Amino acid sequence: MAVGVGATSAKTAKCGASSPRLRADAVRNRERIIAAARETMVEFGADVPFDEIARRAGVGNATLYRHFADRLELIHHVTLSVMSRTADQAESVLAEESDAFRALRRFVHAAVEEKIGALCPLLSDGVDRDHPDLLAARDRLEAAVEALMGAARDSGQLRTDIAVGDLMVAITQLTRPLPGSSCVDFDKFVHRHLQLFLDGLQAPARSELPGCAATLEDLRRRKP
Amino acid sequence: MAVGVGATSAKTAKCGASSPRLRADAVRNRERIIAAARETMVEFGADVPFDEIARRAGVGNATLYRHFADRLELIHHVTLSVMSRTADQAESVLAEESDAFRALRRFVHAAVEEKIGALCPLLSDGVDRDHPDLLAARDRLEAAVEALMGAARDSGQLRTDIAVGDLMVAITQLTRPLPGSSCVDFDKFVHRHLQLFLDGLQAPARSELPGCAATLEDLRRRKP
DNA sequence: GACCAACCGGGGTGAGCCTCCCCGTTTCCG
DNA sequence: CGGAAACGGGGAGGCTCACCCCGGTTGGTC
Repeated sequence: MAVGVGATSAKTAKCGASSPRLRADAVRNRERIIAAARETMVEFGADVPFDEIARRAGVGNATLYRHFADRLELIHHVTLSVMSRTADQAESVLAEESDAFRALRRFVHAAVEEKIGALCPLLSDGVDRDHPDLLAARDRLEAAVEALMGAARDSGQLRTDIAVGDLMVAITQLTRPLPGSSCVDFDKFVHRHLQLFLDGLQAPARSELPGCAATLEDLRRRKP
Repeated sequence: MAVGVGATSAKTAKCGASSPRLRADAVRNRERIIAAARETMVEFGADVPFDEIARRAGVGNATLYRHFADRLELIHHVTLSVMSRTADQAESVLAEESDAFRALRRFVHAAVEEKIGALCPLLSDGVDRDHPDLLAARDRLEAAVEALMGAARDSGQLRTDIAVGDLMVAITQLTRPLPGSSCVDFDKFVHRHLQLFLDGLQAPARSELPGCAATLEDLRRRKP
């Protein structure tokens, strides 16, 4: 179910003045490493051995260290990748689907494939949450999802007491893989739960929610 | 069903013929270890260092090894503890609350405190899923939750296309803590999500669910 | 209240894993 | 086709964790 497009994410052409360009195979390997990292981290946690990531990417571990100074830098780029791909999803769904709530449903179910559940472990560690790239990716993602939700809200199909943060965190939690992943057909479960959750999002609201709606900015805040 | 008996966690008085009785402080420490293990495992994962568990329990690590031969045995008892406490909750809520769906809501929100999110990592590792004690605890839990759901279903407030497994897995996922737990007031979020999910559970169903309803037995099955 | 034994706590050790580097070889680009 | 950037695999160093041992302490019994 490769989402096709996906690409967008501006080519990694820049990278500072020091390296005028990156060799073709180097670029290819870099992409494969990030993809492998996303998969393995979402499966085994953010502290998965580098050798395992390298093995799955089909490269040597040295290549990994050549591209990323340390684990945090890799996590940083994985996070960017997930956010970017998810934003792509939101934008393309909004463009393709006429019915607003159906678009929201499609987006939520599509997020499973993007391994959005990986965001949660990633964001929690020691990454620099104030990095400009991260903030930019976040703003783009928030804008795209807010557009989806706004349309659904305007059409009267989405309850009005929730915000982007509520949706994203819930999706993240519901799609997180089980550590051992030994349960048969767990994906089927995930889509059931998402569907139930979406039913809860529909207007009219069936109950009053505790707390208050949260943006992605609210999520960035740390404990004192 | 009727498994209800359970007698709440029967005192650990037995334990084979070799040890006629356990000294009072030993019993106390054992309980504290299990409680600490539940907390730390739900927070850091099932592979949390034994020293950390011992530290939080306020005992030496040797005490831990004295009570549990290995990690798997500890996990086994933690799982039993979580199941038992959760079943207690379900039973007491059912007895106290007259409105069926309100009872279900109370149970779900109460499950957060029981760290039911710990079940998920625990069950997935290498524990013996066919152990008699585990099956008994599971049956008791399933009966208690099924009673809750059955009442809500009979009153026409709960959609009919879901089963105990659906609810338990969803609660488990939604209440799992973030690895770093560095986000402010995450508990508030959890209760929001649970509330939204519960709204999706209400009758009449707002959409058709993929897959089919699952029991706890279905969850026990492993991949080929 | 005193004895005996069960129980406890903390420090130490050995093993396993992971990170990171080094160097001969391969691949790309002009 | 030549130079250089990039690659892959193997290995050393470091770190953390599981597990054990022994002097001290606490609880139960007469």
